[in-house]
Amino acid sequence: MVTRERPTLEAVARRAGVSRATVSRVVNGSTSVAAAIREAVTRAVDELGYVPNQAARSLVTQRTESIALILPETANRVFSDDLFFPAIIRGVGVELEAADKQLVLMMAGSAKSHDRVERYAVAGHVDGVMFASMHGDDPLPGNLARLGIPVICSGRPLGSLDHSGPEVPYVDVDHFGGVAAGVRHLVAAGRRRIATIAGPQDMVAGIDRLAGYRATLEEAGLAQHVAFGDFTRESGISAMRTLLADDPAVDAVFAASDMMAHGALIALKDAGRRVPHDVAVIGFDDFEISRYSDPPLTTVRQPITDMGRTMARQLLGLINGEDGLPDAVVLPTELVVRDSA
Amino acid sequence: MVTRERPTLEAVARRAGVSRATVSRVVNGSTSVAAAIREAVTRAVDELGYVPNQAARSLVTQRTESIALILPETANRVFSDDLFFPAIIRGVGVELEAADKQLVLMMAGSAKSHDRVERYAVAGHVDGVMFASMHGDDPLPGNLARLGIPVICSGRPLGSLDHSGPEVPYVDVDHFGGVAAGVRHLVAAGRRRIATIAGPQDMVAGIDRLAGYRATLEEAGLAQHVAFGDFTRESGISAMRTLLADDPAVDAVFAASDMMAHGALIALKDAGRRVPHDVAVIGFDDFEISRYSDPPLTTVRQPITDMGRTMARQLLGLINGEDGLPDAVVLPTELVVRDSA
DNA sequence: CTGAAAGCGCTAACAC
DNA sequence: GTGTTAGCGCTTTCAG
Repeated sequence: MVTRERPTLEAVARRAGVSRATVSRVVNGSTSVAAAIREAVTRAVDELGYVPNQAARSLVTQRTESIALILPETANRVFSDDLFFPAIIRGVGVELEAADKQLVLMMAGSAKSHDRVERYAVAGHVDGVMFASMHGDDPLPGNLARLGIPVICSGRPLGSLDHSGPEVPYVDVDHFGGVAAGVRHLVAAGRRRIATIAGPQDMVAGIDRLAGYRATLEEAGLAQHVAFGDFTRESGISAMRTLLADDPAVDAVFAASDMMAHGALIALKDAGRRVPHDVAVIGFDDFEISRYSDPPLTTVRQPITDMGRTMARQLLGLINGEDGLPDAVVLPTELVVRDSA
Repeated sequence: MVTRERPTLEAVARRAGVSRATVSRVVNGSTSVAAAIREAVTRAVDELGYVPNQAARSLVTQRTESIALILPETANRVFSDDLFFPAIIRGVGVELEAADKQLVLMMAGSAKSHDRVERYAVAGHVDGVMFASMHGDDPLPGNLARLGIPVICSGRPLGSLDHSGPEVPYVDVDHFGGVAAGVRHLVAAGRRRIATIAGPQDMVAGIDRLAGYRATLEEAGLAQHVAFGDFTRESGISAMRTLLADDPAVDAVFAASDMMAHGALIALKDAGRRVPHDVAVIGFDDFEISRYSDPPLTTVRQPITDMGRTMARQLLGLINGEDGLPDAVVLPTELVVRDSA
């Protein structure tokens, strides 16, 4: 594998019989170049197979034309069957594609990779950084922002209120409202022993959805039954078993993710309960699984892809120094009724 | 969002009262620096929050310490519920993490993004490039290799034999053998009308699995029934319907992916067929769905994560100029028998 | 063991 | 319009 010498601007300039500056102008599409010269330069570029050295270019322009999406998760989780990540990346991808920016996806599930990613961003590999799926009160977004790197989060950063320094802007969905709609639907259907399988309490999606459940049950004057999972199907199965053991007469369960709802379906079937006859089940996400499960799941649809798009657009705005950008955008959620409740 | 001035080597040098060269030595861990000076420099680095500018560094070292994984697919496909991508990325991630290289994930599903990714790699953003999930006879791997960029593919490149210039090394799994084992299992169980739902014929996984089916049925002297899908569940559903319409007496089907096998299960249930009593079903992948489907799927397990790890290790070897690296590695597959066949 | 100096390849004023 | 000239921030000989 020979590392062939790559031609430089200088080489192209010599071949075309012009100066480096002129070649640079042509390569960067400046209009003020005579047609004849432009053509000569273009030919030289083609003949030599010239491609600008990005390191040299970035060194002077301070731009890389690429943008990072940082997922503080292990690859194991990012690429589990959790369709949150796909959806967010799809949305981000669409916007960056349109802006001709390169998306650089990075996972940072370990302390080591967390550091590496920070160095990567601070070292100037990218023009801006997006975060999704944050856990706890991660200092990284704030750190980068403080260094002057454009940053945006999907999902309200936890503890964003008690930090000094500039707030990190974010885009999120209305977890609370979606859960409230789902739980009210259960109440309206006459369910009275409504349990929930909550998500991890170090993530805003887990916290806000549980808050929605608690507030709505309180409003209805009903007792709360909470079990915890981590958004995966397996955790949904065991949480449902716990719930069933605690209260065999449970007649409804609101799961904070479709995967956990699917797990609940499996555990209920194992336990001989019929859905929705004995127990109603509602999920959250509206992923494909909710249409193919047995029975199809009633669920709360959240516009994850839109969240990704919005986040990307905001970040591009930040990078371009636009002003009047909102510090927070919250997208609506919607209850989708199917057979399970 | 103030773009604060980042400190340079020069600033650190001034503060520590030494030369830039010395700071550079300390930062890069050179041993030949007096302990006292090293400490002074380290302190200055900390106080200033100095982080080396990667563009400047790359400009002289010709290294970026990051590696690209290029997926010639849209985000839509990469992050569908196809668990191939997750698995490969997990494997790659593990190896690169160990080598402290940054993984840069890029999707290139459109012609435009395909070009952008090529420019990105050629411009020297990364030290090496890995490809997965290639379609047709993609010239990109060969192009990059020809420019002296270390390249490796997961999945045997189609048309790799009739190109001039250096071959692109690859890692793949034994599609043919896995399918053959599955189909023989069906034959041994007494099935005689064995159909297949084949994958896309512009991908090596689609082509080789179909070849395995054809060869094994031929060997058994049985008739072939082929329908095509694109590895997704939806395509499995419609392919199964076609198969059923063409031959209502079909008694087995080998699907080239678990998702398509799951689709077949759904279509068969709709058609009132019992699995495996009326029709046996085998998938390919051994993803989680195959354990949770009804009935659980007999399937061919392929070590995708291992393929990712192996690919990453090979590439790191290439980058470091190791020799004796194989041009091709083929990992074994294995039939996993569950209830569906 | 440390400093001085020469670029890496490119862009952007500034002249002409 | 086009060329000349300074660097961007860093590593790396080469002297001392």
